[in-house]
Amino acid sequence: MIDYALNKLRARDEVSDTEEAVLRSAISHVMPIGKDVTFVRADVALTSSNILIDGLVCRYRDMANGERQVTEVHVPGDFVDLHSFPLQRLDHSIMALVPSRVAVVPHDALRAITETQPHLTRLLWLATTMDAAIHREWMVSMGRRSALSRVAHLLCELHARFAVVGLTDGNSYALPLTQIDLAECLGLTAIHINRTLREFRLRKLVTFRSRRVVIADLPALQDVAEFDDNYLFLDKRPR
Amino acid sequence: MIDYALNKLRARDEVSDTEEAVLRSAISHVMPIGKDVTFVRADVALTSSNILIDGLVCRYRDMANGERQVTEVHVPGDFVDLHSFPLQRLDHSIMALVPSRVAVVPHDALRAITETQPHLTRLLWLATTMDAAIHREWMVSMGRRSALSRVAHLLCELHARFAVVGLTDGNSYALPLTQIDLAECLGLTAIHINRTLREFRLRKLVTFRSRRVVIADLPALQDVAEFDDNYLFLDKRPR
DNA sequence: CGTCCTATTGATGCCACTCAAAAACCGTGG
DNA sequence: CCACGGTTTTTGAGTGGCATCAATAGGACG
Repeated sequence: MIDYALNKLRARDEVSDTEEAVLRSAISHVMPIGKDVTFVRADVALTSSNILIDGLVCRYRDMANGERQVTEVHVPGDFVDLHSFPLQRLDHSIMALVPSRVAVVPHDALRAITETQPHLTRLLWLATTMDAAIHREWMVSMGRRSALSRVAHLLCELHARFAVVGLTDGNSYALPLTQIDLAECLGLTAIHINRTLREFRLRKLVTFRSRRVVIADLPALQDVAEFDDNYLFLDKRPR
Repeated sequence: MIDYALNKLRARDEVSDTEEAVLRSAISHVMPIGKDVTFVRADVALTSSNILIDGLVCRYRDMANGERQVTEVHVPGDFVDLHSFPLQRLDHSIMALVPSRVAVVPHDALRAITETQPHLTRLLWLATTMDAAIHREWMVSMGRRSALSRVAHLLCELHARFAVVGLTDGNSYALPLTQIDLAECLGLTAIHINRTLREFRLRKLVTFRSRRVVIADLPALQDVAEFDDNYLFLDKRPR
């Protein structure tokens, strides 16, 4: 059920059988979530967090003028709103981009883990600091990269993150996002995303059609993106 | 020495005398840092983290073309690179914007805290998730706010964060940043920052001269910024 | 098989960037 | 105390990347 999450943690450090059992038993239930349903709302007191089992969800903020900024896209295995455990409420909302399922973990169970499982606690803490690293990379994108480079970077990042949990097929992966969603991730307009994707098609670097990304030339795409996976902390070491 | 840091934590939850003592004894030494000195480098294995005692530091990433993106500005009391405890290295570098002092906390001491002080551990974890919340707000700024709104937002944020540790004088505070620094925070050019600041002067909202921000009309400035302090988690509650 | 959402393309406009240059500021040393 | 060089601030003129407006085509679904 949370095998992807364990894959993700085990890519960074050992997880003992005991810790795996503790984490599994921390789950109270599984919740299915419909497409476009916001299942966590900003500024509401929260008592549980959610591990994404399958599907695709995003964190976002709505602006006064109706625009939206997505602040992170979550792939299966991500502990989507673990931040709400220390914070107790969130500054943003979370919605499912496609029909998804999450494993619900009550904060009480997380608190118990911090009381008795220091190493597992550090792993969960690690997960939230990796989110922060992804946030920083997105800031770099939005602050300093061109539209072309930004799109390339996001496609490279998702390729790497899907690969960690085994959801890629070589240089191709399913990405059920609309161009509107991409625009809301990258601080651009959907129209400009469309022109940018056309440019990538012409350059034979990558195609994004019928909800699938096919990377034709990964090194060249990474080059356009100035992509370096160091911010994803893919190396395994004791924490 | 780390009084500002304790102020910051105590604005969010109780910190017992024992926890205060544990945190104080976790400090190995104090390190002075010269202006413009990068004291933590990206991608280098780290064995300690730093609490900012006084001064001003920022985290940043250098781009291939020589541009720079600042990803966070830290005020006294911030646990600047606590993220490196779970991560063990950082994806970005950290430099002092003015002569500063930091309290060095070895990761061994932090590990000991996670083994014996679950509540204090949660407070430290909280500090890193508050950084992530600030990251998200900056993403919203760079993705969806105009230059005018972005500058206003940063000035409001710093006002609020300096206020938490008692470093404001009403609606005014010392901010020893150059317009170049502001540009690197906001994903703009220094020239445009200059024109934006002139606009604020003309509108009589805020002035930024001789390293000091004087907010003439805070509500109006917050309005331009669409500033809401909920992402700073200023409410005190048990964690 | 009509309706709604998404993708695509063209025309036009504007916000912020680039290039250029002068003025103000600041620390340093004579 | 002032001369000096480097950095920062300020302003002008021109450009360009991405947004906006408008409209059609394509696809998914009931």
